[in-house]
Amino acid sequence: MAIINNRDFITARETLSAYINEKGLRETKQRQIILDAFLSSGRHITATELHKRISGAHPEIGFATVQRNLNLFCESGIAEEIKIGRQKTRYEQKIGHEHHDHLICVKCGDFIEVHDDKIENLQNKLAAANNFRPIRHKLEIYGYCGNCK
Amino acid sequence: MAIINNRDFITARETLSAYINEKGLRETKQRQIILDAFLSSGRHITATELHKRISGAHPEIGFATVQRNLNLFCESGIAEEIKIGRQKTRYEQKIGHEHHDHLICVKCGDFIEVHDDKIENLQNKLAAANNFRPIRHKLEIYGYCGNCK
DNA sequence: TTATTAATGATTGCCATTATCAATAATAAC
DNA sequence: GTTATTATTGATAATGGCAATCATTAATAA
Ligand SMILES: [Mn+2]
Ligand SMILES: [Mn+2]
Ligand SMILES: [Zn+2]
Ligand SMILES: [Zn+2]
Repeated sequence: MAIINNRDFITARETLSAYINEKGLRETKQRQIILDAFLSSGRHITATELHKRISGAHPEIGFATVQRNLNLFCESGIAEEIKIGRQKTRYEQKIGHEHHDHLICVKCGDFIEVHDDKIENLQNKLAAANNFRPIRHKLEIYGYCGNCK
Repeated sequence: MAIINNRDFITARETLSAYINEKGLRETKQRQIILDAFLSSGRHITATELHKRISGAHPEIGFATVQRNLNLFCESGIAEEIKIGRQKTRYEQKIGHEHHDHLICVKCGDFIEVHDDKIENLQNKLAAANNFRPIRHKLEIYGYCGNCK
């Protein structure tokens, strides 16, 4: 039950390979395994969760390697960090997933992915009005999801 | 050069006192000193920064006490945590300061405080459309401020 | 095949924050 | 005022997530 389709899967691999070449890095068995596990995982996974998933079939792969590769995935642009309060960092797949924000349930911890072009445009206007050049943003709305309210 | 005016200063004290009474806590000299220093400080201060400020006149007050009291201020509603990435938590005064969001300069670290009712309304609509009951939100726009771009 | 050096895995280190604990002091009871 | 209770304090240790270290392994190029 891969989360992304085959085309995006391949695009992610190619994007990472390009980055690896560009930087003079290397393709390794572990990196391949971790990438596949990441792309096949649910959204918003932590390094620990991903390491656990991998440990079954590949107990020789250490946590540090998983963590390092997730950082590499972020650098290469195929993944993105999500930090909520002081919880563990979560990693989200970017290929095949448009930019979005999150509604976060304070009871069950569920993430609902949302997007609103009007909000995005107003954010840009707000930045411009303050002589500020925006790069990225983070909008998190905390509350109760449909199941929990 | 207190950041908030006298009325708000008093309101903050009263709000905290009410919370202390309600919870069966106690007023202490240290708590008083830390509160005054916090209310007289700039916005977005860290526990370490506040402790340093206090240490000059009150070197006997420990860091843990400053940290604990900042946590108490948050519980009582007179302060609020701001967490940026894995940087130190910053504490913002809530009394006398309306809700606002932040433009955060990735170069100099400056915070610009902004507010846009249209964005806030659209956020509420977005939540409602997803059967989600919002409690609070966090909007941070990262980029370059006027001095740094 | 050999040389180079990135990557790995185990471990330690770092750093922000919280927990611990004995001593102190704020409040209530008398 | 005196005493009892217990929240608070300050010093310090513990915690937890993540990065750094380092000897070893292995991917790439010569
Ligand atoms: Mn998401
Ligand atoms: Mn602010
Ligand atoms: Zn929920
Ligand atoms: Zn700046």
